[in-house]
Amino acid sequence: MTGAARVAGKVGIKEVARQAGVSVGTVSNVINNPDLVSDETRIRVRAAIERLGYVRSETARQLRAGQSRIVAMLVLDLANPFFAEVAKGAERALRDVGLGVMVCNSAGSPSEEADYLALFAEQRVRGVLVTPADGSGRTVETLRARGIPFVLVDRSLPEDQGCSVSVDDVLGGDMAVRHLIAAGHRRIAYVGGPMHLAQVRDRFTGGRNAVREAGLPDDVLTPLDSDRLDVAAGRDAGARLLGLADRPTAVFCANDLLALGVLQALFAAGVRVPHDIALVGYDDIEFAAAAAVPLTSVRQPAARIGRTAAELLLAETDETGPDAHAHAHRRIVLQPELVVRDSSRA
Amino acid sequence: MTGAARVAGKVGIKEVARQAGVSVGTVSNVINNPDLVSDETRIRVRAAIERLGYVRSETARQLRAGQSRIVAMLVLDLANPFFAEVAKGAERALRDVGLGVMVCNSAGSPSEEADYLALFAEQRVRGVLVTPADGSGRTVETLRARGIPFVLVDRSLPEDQGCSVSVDDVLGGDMAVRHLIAAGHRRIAYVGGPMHLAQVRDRFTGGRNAVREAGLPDDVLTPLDSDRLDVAAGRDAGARLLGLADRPTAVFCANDLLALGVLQALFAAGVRVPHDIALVGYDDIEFAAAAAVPLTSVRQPAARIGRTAAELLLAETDETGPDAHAHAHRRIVLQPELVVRDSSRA
DNA sequence: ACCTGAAATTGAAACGTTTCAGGCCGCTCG
DNA sequence: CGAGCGGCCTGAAACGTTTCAATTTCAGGT
Repeated sequence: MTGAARVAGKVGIKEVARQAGVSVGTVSNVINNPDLVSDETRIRVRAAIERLGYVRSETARQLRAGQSRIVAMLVLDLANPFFAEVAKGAERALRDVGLGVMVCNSAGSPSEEADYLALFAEQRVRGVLVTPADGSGRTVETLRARGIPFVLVDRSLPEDQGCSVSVDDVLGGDMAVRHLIAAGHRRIAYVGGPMHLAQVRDRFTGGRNAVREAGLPDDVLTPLDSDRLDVAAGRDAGARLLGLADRPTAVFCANDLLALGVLQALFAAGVRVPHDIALVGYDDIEFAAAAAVPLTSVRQPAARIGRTAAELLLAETDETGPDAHAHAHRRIVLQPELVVRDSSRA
Repeated sequence: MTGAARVAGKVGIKEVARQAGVSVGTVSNVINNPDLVSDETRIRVRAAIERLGYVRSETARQLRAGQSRIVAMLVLDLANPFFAEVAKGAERALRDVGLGVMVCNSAGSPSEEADYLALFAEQRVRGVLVTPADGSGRTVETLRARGIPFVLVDRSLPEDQGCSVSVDDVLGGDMAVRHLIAAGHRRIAYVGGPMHLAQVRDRFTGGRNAVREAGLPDDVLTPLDSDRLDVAAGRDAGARLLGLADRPTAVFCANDLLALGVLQALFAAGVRVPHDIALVGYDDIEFAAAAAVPLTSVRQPAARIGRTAAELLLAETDETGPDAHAHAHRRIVLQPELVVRDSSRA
């Protein structure tokens, strides 16, 4: 046992100073600028710190510094492996420079998102990585109004408004539907979550582009709404799909969770994939390849998105900090990639 | 636009007080005890707050209060849907009482875990929900030494040492292996992650119990080590499995991620599940049911674990706070449930 | 003996809150 | 009319740091 005679938070720098027979300023220097302190004193103070189990109060430190060492990350759905992967990428990059990461879950709800943004502002977080749950841009407005550095994740933004790292969702949707059309499908359903999410909208737009470029009428791709973006919602959508008058021959889902849910529903009803209905998902989460019928999906470089976003945020805070010389926001758009598997093969 | 003329953090309670023509104490009361302030003053102060875009500094507040309004949650693997679900359960319960949740990922590494525990101590978090990455109990020791309230998640602890919410892993392992033995299997491999994790050890112990109770020799269940607990590690293990001299007829995995990886490896090698090799996983994550061969798995009530842990933590902090009357730690052990699917059916 | 400069240390201000003892005012009660 | 009271408000202390100007100490140069 090394010590810890007192309870954390009970012993402050003052008590350490008293026991070591020095002033508080010196103790602070031992911790933050050891070079300024003589060897003898340094050793004595370190001993006192050890003996008392002193832990510096980051809270007090932050108060003085005006900003915290924590970056907040707000994602649409922690239970979605895609976001978990993005978070992991960001976390690694931020930990490397000694910043803590607070991962939070808006669950796609604008009101939960607003709650969290308020919390972040009160906490004076260093910055925020956020995938907006709100299509209206109110998220960005709120952050800018409060002067909190931020980077949009998986959603793009004009460069004069802020940094963003996204994947070209319109292109992704285009690739998916183009693939289905090439396979001969002419009745395709788009199973999408709430349309106020940009991702959901853009992927549909991309799909419609593909339809038009093929010289086909718009109604070749018809949306089938879904209120959430999880497996259960996918099962619901699958069931509704089967009740449709003109049953589609292919389904494009806004993400893999939905696609896996649809797959389960189709399977339960004895509908064969891809023979009766072809299926394409989005995100290419690890489980897509392991599904009952391996899932064709649009792959996004999840970890890279997270890492890149973290780097942009660091650049922004560094440059904004010292001598506020205008920071040039960057808008990074990564490319998706279609991974064809059994679920859409003839 | 409602205001926000200044940058967040720039305007404090003092400036608000000046503009509203009152003292700082009154502004504080408007925010925290509105009843103590006259209507007229309250309105005037509120207007000033709005106009200036004032946001209370939680940092300063915490400094005064001595503790923060944030609870930390440290899990083994955020990318594992089981933990994501646990986190979700805890988050909901804590948000309901106005506490923020900081979810962090130790990735099963004791050193990352130690880093995070140090961060939490400096942040003076209200409490910690943790699944230890370190089998030795050093995690618990560290937390207790620092006086940080904690609840162990998915890991049990004697009641005199602290609160814990776990699922009976020994029983779960027993159920899984008993099921395989009943189906006639006599060569069973246990694919487990690093043995320093209690979960991995206990599930194996349970399996061995089942073997013994069936009056069979211990080597019916042989461990096949794996350094991590993810899908890729499962694929590795699956490949090694196939090279074994006496190829087992069944495989029990320490979690579903491993099982899905094994499944992929077996499938790639043309080995049929369950015909050639039966497979049982653990956790019953949502994707287990949607796998190429629906996976038999030991289900754990994930969300409930999270919620229960959060409640215990709240009880502990509430009771410890006011007048330190000895808090009775609780040790809650939930029951697992075997869900039989195709991967282990004859 | 005196001055200089570097090295080591001190002491106090400042960060933005909350809390609390007290002050002031206008009423009501005796 | 004075005392007492309740409602409203003020001003300052305290929380635990960091930072910085000021002070002390000491060795070395003249």
